[in-house]
Amino acid sequence: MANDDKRPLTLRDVSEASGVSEMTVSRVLRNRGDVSAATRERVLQAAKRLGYVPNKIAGALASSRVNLVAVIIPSLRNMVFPEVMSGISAVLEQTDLQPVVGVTDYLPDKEERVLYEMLSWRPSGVIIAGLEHSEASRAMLRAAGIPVVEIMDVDGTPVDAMVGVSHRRAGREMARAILKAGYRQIGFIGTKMPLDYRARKRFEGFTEALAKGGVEIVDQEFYSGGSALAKGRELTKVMLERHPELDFIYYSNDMIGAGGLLYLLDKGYDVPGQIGLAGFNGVELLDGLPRKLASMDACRVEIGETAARIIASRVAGDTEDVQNIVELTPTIAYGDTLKR
Amino acid sequence: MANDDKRPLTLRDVSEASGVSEMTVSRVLRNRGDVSAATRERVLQAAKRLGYVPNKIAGALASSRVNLVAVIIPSLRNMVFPEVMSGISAVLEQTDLQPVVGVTDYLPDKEERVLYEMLSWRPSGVIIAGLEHSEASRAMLRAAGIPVVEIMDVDGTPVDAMVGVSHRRAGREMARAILKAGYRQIGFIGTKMPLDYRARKRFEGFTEALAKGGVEIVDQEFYSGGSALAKGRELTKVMLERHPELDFIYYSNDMIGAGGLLYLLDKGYDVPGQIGLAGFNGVELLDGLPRKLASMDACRVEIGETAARIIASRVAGDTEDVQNIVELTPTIAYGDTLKR
DNA sequence: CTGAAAGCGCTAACAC
DNA sequence: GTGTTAGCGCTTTCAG
Repeated sequence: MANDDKRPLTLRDVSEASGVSEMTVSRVLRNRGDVSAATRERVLQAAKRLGYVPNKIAGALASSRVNLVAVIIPSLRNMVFPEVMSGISAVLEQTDLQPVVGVTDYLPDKEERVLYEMLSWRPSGVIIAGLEHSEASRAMLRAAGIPVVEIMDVDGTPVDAMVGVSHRRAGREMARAILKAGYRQIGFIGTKMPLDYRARKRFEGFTEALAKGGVEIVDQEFYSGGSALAKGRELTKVMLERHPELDFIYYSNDMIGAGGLLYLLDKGYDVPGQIGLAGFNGVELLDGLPRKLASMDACRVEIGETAARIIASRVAGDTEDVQNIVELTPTIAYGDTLKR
Repeated sequence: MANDDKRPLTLRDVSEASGVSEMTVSRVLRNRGDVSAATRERVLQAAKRLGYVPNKIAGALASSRVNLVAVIIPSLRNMVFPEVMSGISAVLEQTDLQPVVGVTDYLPDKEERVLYEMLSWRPSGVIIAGLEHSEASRAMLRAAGIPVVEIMDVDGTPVDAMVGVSHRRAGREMARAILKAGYRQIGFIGTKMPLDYRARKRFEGFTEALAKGGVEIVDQEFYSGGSALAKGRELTKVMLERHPELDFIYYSNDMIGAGGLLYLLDKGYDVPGQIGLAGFNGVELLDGLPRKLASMDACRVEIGETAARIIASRVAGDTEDVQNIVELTPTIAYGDTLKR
């Protein structure tokens, strides 16, 4: 820790302190090429003593190699994405790649800016949520010349690779399960997010399959902001006051669903006899509820893992045996709120 | 989109395409210095047409300026940190600084590696959770020569600046409120995380203040892994079977507390008459519960904002009017589970 | 096994 | 307003 002025240490400082050429110091610090154990030791000592931290900026410029993977997601507050992140991290940790997160807040404009910003650091790959992007964003992704994996959704055409579930199908399957269980007076409660394409696709698939069964949604309600749990309570109450005949409510995510469930249990409803419920995502949270909400696993961790694996293989040059389009299949968890 | 080979575009490409010198192109793209409207337009056109994305690596090396702020946190899955992140983002968005997140999983070793990795990109500042770091980490932070803000906690000595709450004090205050309400048979349920220093400090402050009131904890239980809500249920049950005389349970966080609350309500306990409960954090989730859990706000967003503001000011060179040690004061929310 | 030279793509600091 | 010249701190490449 002898560096008392503010100039950051350079390879040259280590070189001088150890009496070894910069080039050899560089080799030691990167574990590249053969270096005698003796010099290696001297270099390591010197580097440690000085507290040298390599400058990756210079390294990246010289080698045109950047071990960063840009991960672009809409939000960190929706539990879904941290879980995808853990899948990504878990896989990348076994390589020398590192995830770097950018958040778009579901805004296409911001997505464009964040993407631009990240690409300007020349990452080795991009993992980005969703298939809907501005034309400029798609152009950037194509032009970047690096592997790009679009995640979460497979209902659309990717720029390069994609890993996810079909939300349209998820909506359809839930609708079928609900009809099969005999429910007919069905309501829907979701987030008011015109830009949450995946929620929208679920909704579309849902109504489509209901229609095929000759059933139409009785009522629907969209909310924005606030605690999802509280909103679930509130909107469930409102909707049931308006339509006491409802015998099922489908929620666009588990948190509002859980709110609805708590409300109904409070009020002494017979769930799932009198009224059935289902959400989407299969969040861990549900395990602690008095009754387990029916849901559908969105394969979050697996999506992250698969996407990371695709990036890692492509960066490593494995061009074969890399599946570029991976559709994962969510399964219905009936829980205790949906009759079989 | 004329770049069909894989070589990324450079300033030179834009320069040639527009017939303007590289230097002037650079000036236009950075909005620096005076450039005539005409050339500016030509450059912008060319850049856009080619789909040029600047290379920040080269830019950073040449200017030795990196607009990145390293944010190092233990986890993204604990709601607390995404909230701190939004505080940070909200403030940094008004500057040209950008947060970059690194996750340590509460492991000092990993913290060290992540820190090293991030510092090697020469960020303009560091925001790091906690005051406890390996000696090597502290040395790196000191040697980096950039503003460093340690967040969440103020019970200790920072390397540079710190923003947070006193967890020891938080624990003490909760203990006092509990005693004042007349509870005497008190249990504690927390996470089994030897490395969660803040939870430990709360626990220490808690037992200390109880002791001062002549009360000792009747029972305690630590868990790890699994759904916090489910664990809260389970451990509450276990503890009450062992000690039916308990009249209060203090939980190390709101999620397990919520699990306990749901369990007790299920079983028909009179909360807070027969038994009182409190958690920590004041998470939004609580708003949707049948009864509002007593808690203590950890000032998460505000911590993020303040830390970001400190970094931003220091980077901008405002050396004055920057408070380097900021203690925020959490307040008790009595909710419906703690008698006054 | 080690070193010297030549850039990587950009910007600071000067010219003009 | 615009261009020129040197690097930034590393790694690549090629000699020894």
